[in-house]
Parts: sequence; C-alpha cells; structure tokens
Amino acid sequence: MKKENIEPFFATLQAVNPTPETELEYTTPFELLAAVLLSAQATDVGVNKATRKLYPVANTPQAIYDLGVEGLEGYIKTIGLYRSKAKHLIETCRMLVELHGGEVPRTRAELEALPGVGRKTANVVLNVAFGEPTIAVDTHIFRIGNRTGLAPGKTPLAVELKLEKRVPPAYWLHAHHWLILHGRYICVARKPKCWECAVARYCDYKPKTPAPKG
DNA sequence: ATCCCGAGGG
DNA sequence: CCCTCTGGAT
Repeated sequence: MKKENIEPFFATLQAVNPTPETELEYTTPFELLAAVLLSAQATDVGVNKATRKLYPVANTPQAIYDLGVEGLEGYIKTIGLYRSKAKHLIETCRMLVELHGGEVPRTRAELEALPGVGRKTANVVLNVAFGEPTIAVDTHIFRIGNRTGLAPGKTPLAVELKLEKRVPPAYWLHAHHWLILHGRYICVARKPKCWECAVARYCDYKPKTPAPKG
C-alpha cells in the first residue's frame, strides 16, 4: 500500500464505524482479561456464550480460582483449547490474588507474566480496559496487514511494529478495532468481500472471485 | 515447529 | 470433508 493511501484508509474505516468497540461481553477489567484469554483461536460469540454462564457464578479472581480447574472446565468446554485455557486461567487468578491484590495489573510486563497471557492479550487489555494506544495483532490483523500491503510482516510482532511506523498516531487508539471488525465482516479469510469494501481503492489485493449474483 | 481443540461455515 | 476463529506454551 502506498504511503499516501494510509491516512485515507483509516479515515474511511473511521467514517464507517466512528466508535468501534470489542464484541466481547464484560463489565470489569478482570472480566475483560478472562474473556480475552478465552478468546484465543475462538470466536467472540462462542466466548460470550460461555461467560454468560460463568460470570453470574464467578467473576472475580478469587471466585474463579475457587471453582478449580475441573469446575471451570465445565463452563468453557464449548470453547476450543479449553483444557489449557482452564489451567492457565486458574493459575492467572491465583497470581492476581497473591501478587496483585485481586486487581488487573496495568503494565505489559506484569500482564505477560500471567499464564495464558501473551503480547496480543496484553495489548487488548491495555487498550480496552486502560485506554492505551496499543495495536494488538491477532489473526485478522495479521492477515489484513499482509493482504492489503498496509503492514507486511512474517510474524505478528513484525506487523505490529510496522503498523506503529506507518499508521498516524491519531488512529492508534482505535486501529485494532477498526481492523478487526473489517477483517471479521469484510476482509474475511477465505473470500474477501472486495465488492462491498469501502477501502478497496487503497488496497494492494486484487480479488480473484467476482461478486456473487443478486 | 508443534501441540492444544470445540463450534460454525462453506 | 476442510478452513477459520481477537494465541500461547513448550
């Protein structure tokens, strides 16, 4: 993507969706952290389905820790990778209680020290819960960065660093959600819907399949 | 590089 | 059937 197209690319996404938000359901920083941890390689719809049952029963580190691994598994078995997620979330809850007074820490280092929390999850929590201008690179954003030529890179971290170089700082705070929603509904993995894409004119990708009839 | 791993869509 | 979904740990 040409450098001069980056500004109109984001200005257009902003016009389409002025105030983008996560579609994960949460009411506290801890509920958000747990939901994001559970969302790895899973859809937000599937995560919300589980947390709607879990959070009324247990929505604090102590309460979820008290469920135990097998108790927690009962609530999240419909989500992929549920065994490792249950194990990690229980251990994360224990650390939040013992090391952080039951609160969600606000630094990247402290977040990434929690089991099941890597760079992407930490970036989402810093952005959504604490308002920091991080750009979390997930499967959608990694795909869009490479497909459009906005921020090509061989790893998610490389794409993230390139985004911070090329995206105007004014767009950083919401860049993650603009890109993820665009990836979820328009620039989808298999057959991107270029015929209804608002930013196709700025994009390097040339569609291989025509628009469906009707 | 490989493993984990259910649900939904095509 | 195969692919994908807001990855992280080993």
